[in-house]
Order: sequence, then structure tokens, then C-alpha cells
Amino acid sequence: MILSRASEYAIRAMVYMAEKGGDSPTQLKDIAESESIPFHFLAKTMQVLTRIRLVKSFRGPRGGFTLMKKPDQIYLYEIVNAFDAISQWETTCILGINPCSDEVICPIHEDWKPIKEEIFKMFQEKTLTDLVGQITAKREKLKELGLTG
Amino acid sequence: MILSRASEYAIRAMVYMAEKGGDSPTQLKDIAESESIPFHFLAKTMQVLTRIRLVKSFRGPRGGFTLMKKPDQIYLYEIVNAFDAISQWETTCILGINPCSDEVICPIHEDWKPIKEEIFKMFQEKTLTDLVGQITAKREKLKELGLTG
DNA sequence: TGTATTCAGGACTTGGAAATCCAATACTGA
DNA sequence: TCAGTATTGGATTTCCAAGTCCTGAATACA
Repeated sequence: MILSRASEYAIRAMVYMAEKGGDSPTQLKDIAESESIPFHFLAKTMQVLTRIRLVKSFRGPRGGFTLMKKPDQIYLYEIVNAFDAISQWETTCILGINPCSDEVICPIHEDWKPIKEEIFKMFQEKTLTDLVGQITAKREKLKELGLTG
Repeated sequence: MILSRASEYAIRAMVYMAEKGGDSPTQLKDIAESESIPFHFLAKTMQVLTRIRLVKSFRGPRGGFTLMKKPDQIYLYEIVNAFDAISQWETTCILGINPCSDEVICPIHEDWKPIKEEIFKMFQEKTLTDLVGQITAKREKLKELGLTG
């Protein structure tokens, strides 16, 4: 809706890794199955995360991925911005009359700006640690209520 | 970014019509040229607005479109929801773990919910009248500063 | 050293939004 | 009634995100 699939998958994959903890790498196959993410698509996604050094990859048997920082040091903003260039929102006009800035305002700029900032703040303050455990909890509740998970 | 092209175009087209005022219909060609919107695409967009009775269409010479209500009675929400089903956001999970509700919350639900509501409120409160004049003003300023309009 | 395992990355396909094209219809004014 | 004008709506194309496939490269361990 607001985020691309790649961003959604990346967040969920990293939260999953944070939940597993430990020093041994988490494998793509494991993540993809547990999180119901298309394997090959997740592979691409992880390549990006590796390139921007949010995760470290290990090839070969017992290979996989590990987080490069402690979960409470990994902010959602870093992940999301890798795929959705969220930082560009700053100057993107909600009505398509670009660019938008404090100098050249869009008709609903004054209303949209604070909202935009709230979204930024949300991604900038949330860390993986804040999400640990909650995704699993949600899935269980969905199952309990007989809704698709 | 948040809205589809169709929504953006629809808002701009209707604001343009509101600005012209008068009783005589505004033509597609006129709107498309003034707003730099692809003619044929706008045609489709206007068809939708006609179907949901936000505008009335007239065929033939001196035909075109007129607003079905006074500009201060036309809320952005009505327009946007016709193209982007914004009302469905209510239960759409920002991390892709659908559905999301107050009962089954997404990991960042508590943070996202108030933001979502602010966005709703913005579209629900803003009318065409609130935008009249401002788009033109913005374009002039962009031109003045030598930026693309 | 050989082989199975795992990620890397280029090429390709699919799906849906965005954009285009064209024939049909409705209307105006002469 | 006729010619010209403007919207209607179905069909098609384009574009990009999402998803798939395949070969190659690195690694562990027997």
C-alpha cells in the first residue's frame, strides 16, 4: 500500500533473523518458507540487504545470512529506504505537481507535511527489536480466528 | 507515491473545472492541455467520475463536463476512493501480513493507525474549494524559479 | 580433491497500472 | 438532414514491479 513488496519482505526476513538469534547463519530457504515469501524473489531482496551491509552472507553448506548489527541498532528506515527511496518523499508532490518543498508548496502541503514527517519518524525510530515476537503472535491470532495468515 | 495517477489527474481536473466556474461545460482537451495530462488517459478518468456522478458529461459540439455539486461540497475523499479504494486501507497491513485490525494488530499498528487516520481526515475534510487557485499559483512559482512544472 | 550445498547475478516471464488507438455514439448548429 | 465535434468504451500497447529460471562461484566437509 505504502511500501513495495521488497520492503515488506526485507523487514519480515530481518525480523525473522532477529528472532532466531544465535551466531549461525539463517538460510534463505528457511526464511522463505517460514514467512511465505517467494524464494527467488527473496533471494534478490537479500542480495540488496547484503550489498548495503545490513546483513552478511555466507555461501556453501551451513551458509546463510546473519545480521551485521544488533537488532536494536537496525532501524526500519534503513531497510525501507533501500527499496523505496523513501527519503525522496521529501520533495514529492502528493498531487503529482513536482517538485514540492516549503518554498513551492502543493495545495495540500500544509496538511500532508506533518503526516509525512510522522511516517518518517515511525520508520526512523522503530528497530527490529520492536517487532520481534509480534509477527509470530499476529499469525497465531489470525489462525485462531480462522483468518488467512 | 500514495495516490495512483488516476487519482492525481482526477483531482487536478476537477480543481481546474472548479476554477473555470460558469455553467458551460469544460472540455477534455482543454483540461488535458492545461494540466499536462495525457488526453486519452484523462478520458478514461473522466468516464469514472461521470459514472459515480461527480461530474456530468455532454457530448457533441460545445460538450464537455460540469461539476455535479458546488466545489465546496466535493470532498477529495470521494474522488480518491473512486480510484484507489482508500477505504480498504483500514484493514491493510503495512507489512503485508493481512488482514490488520484492532483485534489482530500488525507489529507497528499502534504507530501506523493514527497516521492512517490523519490521512483519511485530510481527504475527508478537504474540498475542491480549498485547492482552487493554489495549483496555478504553484505552477507560476515553479516557473519563476526555473523548475519543471 | 570431489561433491553437495548455498548464495550471486543475469536473463526471462508475468501481471497490473498507465497510456494509446480507434470505431461507435450522441449531440449541435447550419 | 447533414457535417462536424465531443464523449464512450473496447482493444491494444507500453512500462515497471513482482516473480521465475538457470548458470556460475564460493564454501564445508567427507
